[in-house]
Amino acid sequence: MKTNFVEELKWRGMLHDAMPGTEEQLNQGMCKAYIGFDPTADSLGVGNLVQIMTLMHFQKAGHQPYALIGGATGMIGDPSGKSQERNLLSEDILRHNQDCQKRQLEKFLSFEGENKAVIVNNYDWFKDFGFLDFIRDVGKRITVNYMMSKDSVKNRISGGNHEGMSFTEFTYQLIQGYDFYYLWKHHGIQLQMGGSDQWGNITTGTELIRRIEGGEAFALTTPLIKKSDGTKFGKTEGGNIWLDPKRTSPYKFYQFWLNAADADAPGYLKIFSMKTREEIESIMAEHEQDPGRRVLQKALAEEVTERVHGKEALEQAINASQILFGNADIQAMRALDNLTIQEIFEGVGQGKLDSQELTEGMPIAQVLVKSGFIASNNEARRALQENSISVNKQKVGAESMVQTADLLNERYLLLQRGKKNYYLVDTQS
RNA sequence: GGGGAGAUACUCAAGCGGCCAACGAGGACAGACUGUAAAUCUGUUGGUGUACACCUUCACAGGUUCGAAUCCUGUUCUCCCCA
Repeated sequence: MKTNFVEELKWRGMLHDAMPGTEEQLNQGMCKAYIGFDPTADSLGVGNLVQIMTLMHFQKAGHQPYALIGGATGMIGDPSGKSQERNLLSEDILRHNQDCQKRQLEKFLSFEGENKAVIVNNYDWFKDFGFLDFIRDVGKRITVNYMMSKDSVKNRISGGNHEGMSFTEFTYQLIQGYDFYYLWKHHGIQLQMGGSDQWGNITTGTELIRRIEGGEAFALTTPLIKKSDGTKFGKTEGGNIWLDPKRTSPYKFYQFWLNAADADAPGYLKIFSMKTREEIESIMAEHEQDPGRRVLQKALAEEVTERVHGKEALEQAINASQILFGNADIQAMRALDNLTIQEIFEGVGQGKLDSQELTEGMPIAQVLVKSGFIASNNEARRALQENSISVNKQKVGAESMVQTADLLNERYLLLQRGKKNYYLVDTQS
């Protein structure tokens, strides 16, 4: 069943702005649109997920989505929203990053059928594009005045911190603009989408298309996701939340969504869930009844984790969460066999200790440090003073000793600092 | 090339010879309250030791001094203005 793309985005709160005529163009039949991804890391993060979802909806509406991997643009660095000049990456790293991102995108988009998704890399058409050719054929079409009027440029030149901006970054919008032109010309793409911070870059593209060929192209942007506390979405203390399980374990990924604030969760569900409007509204209503149960967060976490990491990983994440946070006491964990424990705690912090050392008993502070859970004795002492340390879910004092008898399955030790920080110590190796 | 300003802990930002492991703010972590939420209140936020203590830190390398983040010299880097 095909959906109406723009309508779909609207009710989901995913539409920030669109050029006049965009909706009409889409209603005429199958269209092609692209979104660019920056290969600055070897994994996409949840920050990129909004764009991925946009492409999914686009495909679901019967259109053909393109994902552009910015092999060339990644070498330059987008100045939008950045107050500082970016570090440039080498070609090798970029290549590697592109490959990884490509594999991740394949989880979301269908590469079958008449509107199958396509992945392109702008490095392919830039690598042989000489500088002189570029400034003649492209640079000539756009005035510096026009480029200077973009917010991304203005902020850098006259912004409060006077950071300044290199010519390289100044050129960025032209490069991205040319991408659009190229895809318009050679692939028949009429629409570029992106975060609202990309508006300036996208319109440079439509402008180029108009000036070079008198052609028409469109722009559509999604709002930047805000968190209710004003911090950046997709980042936690531990850094970015990535889609790659090697960087962010499925457990942490699941926890990230589960921990969404009430104020944010409904918005997230609308954006990151493929559920229908009715389903989402009923979940939201249920959540209203009893926010403490957090049905909203659970639905969100389950759907997103399953899509990204698969059913099995999701089940393990839920399992681990229940043991760690659920009411079930430590007995539940004793009942598990070693393999299950290892699987469940995959992604929770882990360390090692020699079981020999515990036969005589070891002071808790020492256990914390030796196992690698806490970095220094001072910190361990502080944590103990704060009464924040638990062993096997049991609060312990500074003078307590850990002995062989405390081991679960005669092997594991579950350390905990505060409510959310867990650490599994394995005494065999 | 000429002139000016600056570099302090995760970030911003005081300090300008001893009272400085370094004010303050944000962040982070923890405790209480809760729902693994938000808000609020409280505590912690270089290392070693139970503690009065000691050790290593204020871009880098030297120097002056009983004593330096603070003064001097050199080096590196950043920003601004003029050419």
